[in-house]
Amino acid sequence: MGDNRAAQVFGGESLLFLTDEQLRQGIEAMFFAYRGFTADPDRILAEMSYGRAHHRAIHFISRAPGTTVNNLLAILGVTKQSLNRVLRTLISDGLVESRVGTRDKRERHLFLTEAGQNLESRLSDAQRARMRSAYKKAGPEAVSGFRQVLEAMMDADMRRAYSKLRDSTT
Amino acid sequence: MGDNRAAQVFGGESLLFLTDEQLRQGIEAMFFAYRGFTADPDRILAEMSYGRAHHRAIHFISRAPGTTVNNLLAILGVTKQSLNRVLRTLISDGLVESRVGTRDKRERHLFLTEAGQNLESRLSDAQRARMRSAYKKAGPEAVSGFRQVLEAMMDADMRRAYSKLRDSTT
DNA sequence: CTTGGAATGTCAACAAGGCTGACGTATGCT
DNA sequence: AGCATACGTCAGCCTTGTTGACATTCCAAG
Repeated sequence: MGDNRAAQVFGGESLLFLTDEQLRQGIEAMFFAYRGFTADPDRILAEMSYGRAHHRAIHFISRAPGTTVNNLLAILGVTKQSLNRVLRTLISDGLVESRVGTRDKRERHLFLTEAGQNLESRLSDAQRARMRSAYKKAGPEAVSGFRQVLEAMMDADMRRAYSKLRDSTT
Repeated sequence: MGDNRAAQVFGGESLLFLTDEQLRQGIEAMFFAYRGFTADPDRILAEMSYGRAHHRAIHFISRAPGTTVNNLLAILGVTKQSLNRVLRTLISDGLVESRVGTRDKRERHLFLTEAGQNLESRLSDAQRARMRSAYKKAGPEAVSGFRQVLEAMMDADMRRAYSKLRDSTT
């Protein structure tokens, strides 16, 4: 691995896009693009001394209102201590509401308050604006490919979480 | 913004891919995919108690050997204090060499030692392997779209940095 | 030749946001 | 009754980002 500098031919089909150089360009593109991806929300969050961790929590609570803490933990891939620190501030700031479960009273179901929804809107409007502009520049064909590659890049459990979320509003 | 739930029609062309729902899916795809993107290098780095910051420094030094600290600063988008902390450990661990500039002796030119190149290979082999697998699953058309969208998502200065790097080995 | 500014390095202090480990409480299930 | 689960919390640690202050070295302009 790591030494195929030239174009490969595989089963008669040219696989120029799989050269190390092409792969490295993709890696760097991911790095720089992710910076842009988070830049706009980051600016808004900084105003109110929140961070990306708060954004992620808010996003997925907005996405699946009433989700449990355990559920959120699995999606975010952090420890409960880490998540709890963030949730505590969001709850005490009145952006998130935690309701005891009716069926299982051990569970807490998480919801955005109106203030929480307002912040969520600001954040996702900003992020969507960049996304929309990128999509528009690249066109529908490119967007389809973009989504395919990203999905193929995920770990299996993340792909499952992603599909589940994706299909839940379809 | 944030309220176009249905398909749009714009200049006679259907823009279904620009609905808020589609954009949100793209956002979540970026989030989950980035986790996969960094997962493999992260595991290797954890073995030797390094972090992503070390990986980034190593990657771009490998990419542009002899680059100056200021140059690296601009690419990585962190403060010199942050970068310096990382560089210090890499230098004292014998992975990076810092040579005083010949033309301008204030500048330090950064190079990977043999040990540094070994680590770089392990890291980028792992990251490329995932990238290659994703590219292979998605196919050349998708890869082209993937790259287009990522590039359109970057900030202007990052796009410049990216293009410069990209074209330097073409 | 002196001096101002640029490039670099370093020290200190701090914050966000990860982590582990341990412990407590309430609840549910067997 | 007893074990497991869901959640919260305290304490402490690490990485990686930040700002501010200050020293050094060197180029270049006056």
